[in-house]
Amino acid sequence: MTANPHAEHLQELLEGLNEPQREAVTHGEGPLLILAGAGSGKTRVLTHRLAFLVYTDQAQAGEILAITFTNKAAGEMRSRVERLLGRSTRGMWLMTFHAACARILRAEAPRLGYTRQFTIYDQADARRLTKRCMDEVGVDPKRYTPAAIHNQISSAKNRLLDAESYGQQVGAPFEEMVAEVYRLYERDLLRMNAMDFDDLLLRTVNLLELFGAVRESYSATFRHVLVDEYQDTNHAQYRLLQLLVGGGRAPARGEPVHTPGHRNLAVVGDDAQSIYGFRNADIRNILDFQDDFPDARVVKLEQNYRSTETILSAANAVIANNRGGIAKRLWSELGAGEPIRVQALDDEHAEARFVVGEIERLVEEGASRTEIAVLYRTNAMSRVLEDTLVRREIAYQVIGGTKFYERAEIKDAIAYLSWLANPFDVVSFTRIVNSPRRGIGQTSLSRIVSHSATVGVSVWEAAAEPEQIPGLGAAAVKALRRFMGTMEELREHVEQNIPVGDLLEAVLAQAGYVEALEAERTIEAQGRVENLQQLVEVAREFDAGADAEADTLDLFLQQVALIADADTRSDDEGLVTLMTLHNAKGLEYPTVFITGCEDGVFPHSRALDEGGLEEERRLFYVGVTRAMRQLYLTYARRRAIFGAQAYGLPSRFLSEIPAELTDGGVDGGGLDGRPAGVGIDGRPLPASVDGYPISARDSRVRARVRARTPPFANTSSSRGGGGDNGWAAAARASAERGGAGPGLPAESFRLGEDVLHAAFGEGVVTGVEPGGVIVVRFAGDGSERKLMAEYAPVSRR
DNA sequence: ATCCTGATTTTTTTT
DNA sequence: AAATCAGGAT
Repeated sequence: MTANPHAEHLQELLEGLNEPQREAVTHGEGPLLILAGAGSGKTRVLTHRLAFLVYTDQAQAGEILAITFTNKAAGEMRSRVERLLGRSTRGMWLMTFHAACARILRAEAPRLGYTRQFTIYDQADARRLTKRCMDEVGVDPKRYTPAAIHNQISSAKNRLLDAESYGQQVGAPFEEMVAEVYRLYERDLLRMNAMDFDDLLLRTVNLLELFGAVRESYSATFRHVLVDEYQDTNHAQYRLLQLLVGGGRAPARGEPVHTPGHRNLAVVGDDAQSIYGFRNADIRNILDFQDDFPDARVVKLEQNYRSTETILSAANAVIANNRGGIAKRLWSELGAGEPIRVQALDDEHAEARFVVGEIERLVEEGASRTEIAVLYRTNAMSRVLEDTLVRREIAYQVIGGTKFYERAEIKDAIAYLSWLANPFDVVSFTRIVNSPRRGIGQTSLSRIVSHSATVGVSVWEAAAEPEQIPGLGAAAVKALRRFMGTMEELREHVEQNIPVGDLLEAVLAQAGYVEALEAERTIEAQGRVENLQQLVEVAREFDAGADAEADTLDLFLQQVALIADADTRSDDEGLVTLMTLHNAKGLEYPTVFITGCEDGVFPHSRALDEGGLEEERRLFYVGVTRAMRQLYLTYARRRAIFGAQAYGLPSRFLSEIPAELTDGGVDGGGLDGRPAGVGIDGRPLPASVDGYPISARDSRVRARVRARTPPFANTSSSRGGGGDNGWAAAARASAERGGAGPGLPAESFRLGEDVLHAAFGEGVVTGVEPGGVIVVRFAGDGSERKLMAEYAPVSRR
């Protein structure tokens, strides 16, 4: 090899990397497994490796496929690589699996019987379609929810089982029924020229399996494939990689497939952070990588640059309770730092007040709000926190939750565009035909749709000739004709390929959508109009960056469909960040609160039912390792769930943390004399963490920003959020008792025993479960409830 | 076809 | 506690 003209840059590129990091970055051809512990500089290795490949001419930008878990991560990585390279990464495929598949399918769709304009259905669309198919099969909707059925279908698709093979493989009546629905669901999707999220993966695999030449072409194009968060890939994604790079183990069934290929696959992941099993991620993909590629180079990144030793020790201690996994020993040089603060509170309101109080204190001491994150297990838990933050006038943002693109008006607007692009798209048609109200109700709608299916034409064609539709009333015919007149006009705009922003405005105006909202004259409707204006803005931005060439509408729709968290600003505005633990993956904050550390909440009871304790523990591990300097773990003794009060015990994960790492706030541990929040050593903490800027989310994150001016800051009375009635007091008494003396251990209850509850009255014990839970059926309303025996106000009678 | 109301359900986690 | 849904009244 001749002297590299970029030698200087190369030097620079490798500077500041530790030994294993450098090994991973400079690895040449062949399979590479990077086991990257939390905070070990994984993103750094990935970006540097990408730059390295380009610098050393091992690959052109266009010959690299780099897969990330989210759009946001892709965007961040792209800008970091560009900074390293000092030039654009145009041509590099740096995106999520779904986006890459959508792009491939956009080009190759006709081979699979779709047009290039196929619509991508999100989960809500998919569920709606599932429900329709369930109705058609005659499934009792009381017994099974569309969500449950669709989950089954989704899981089948992720295992690459089509409706037929799924049907052959299953035996139970429930599964037979699912298979039936699955068949119709597939038929409808194809008919509508639409794909759901899972199809993007599945159909791409189909494409590459069916057309050898296509596979070879993509395989040759992507000379290097890199995958981030490999521990969270599912089987379809696994198979896709196999097809692209060659090698890998045989598919689940059928004969081994020895796909030839370059095998230049580099994967990065951490089995301890696998938290998407519920989405069919298969942790075996990373555990078995060395079996798939026996000659793989394996690099372990074990030095943590993020957290204090205290935080890291806690994380290690907790994760040690999981069986199996790949041995790693994470270490840090950042010193012990502050102890972990564990705090018990009476209820979720007190918890929120505590968290917000601490935030106020930290900010007063000079911390920036952007350095603080509050994490919780479920989205619903953000509400109380938000209320409290608003009351104290602290600016915050919520990541995830109700997403911009899930709002009804946004989905309506997108549906208009989708139907204009894809006249077969029944789901979109169904959504918009009577929105705003045009007098075309359920009955007429069914007639139109079934007519189109019977005759075998698109819904568009069917709707365009209303008088041909049997049974359609005169009023409906008239309304439909008027509607279609508008749509035909808009369709002409599409054919002229006008900018999407203009098209969208025309749609909203001519369809009478904005007009109808304004007629409502409510604040809510005004907000919807504003959201729509924001969407028009998004479209205009898209237009500005798009090629003037054709297909702009299709590309826009594709992009929008795959944005899970879009929207705008977030950083440097002084916002505290709230999000679920899942959303926190890959992020870091100097101060982190993990709220709701109660058994049943976290670990979540539903996850426990499904044997997902280890995954919950990994999620806890992810949460803990987000913290750089200070970690708070809070739990509430009492919490409203579905509006009813429930009593909780501290999360079992709390007891898995060695006591010497905490300030001793766990119930039962009692006070240890040290004032809360005061460090053992009192030493100042490092102000910044070595080379790693204090990062929050990058600016492409979608965020709901609320910083309203409330009428009042909190009143001095801290009696709590209302409801201080008799039995709440009784509950508190009971909860306090739990800390000191033995309450009533669950084991002391017998099945069939009569009990009396302070609020629910008389009942009978129908079950005793592990974790101190008893199940009681109450005479009053016949309800069956799970209670924490030690805390619930129950007594024998 | 639309509106109203009471009943039921919802809270895992997300590309 | 809130949101969605079904069924019935208008």
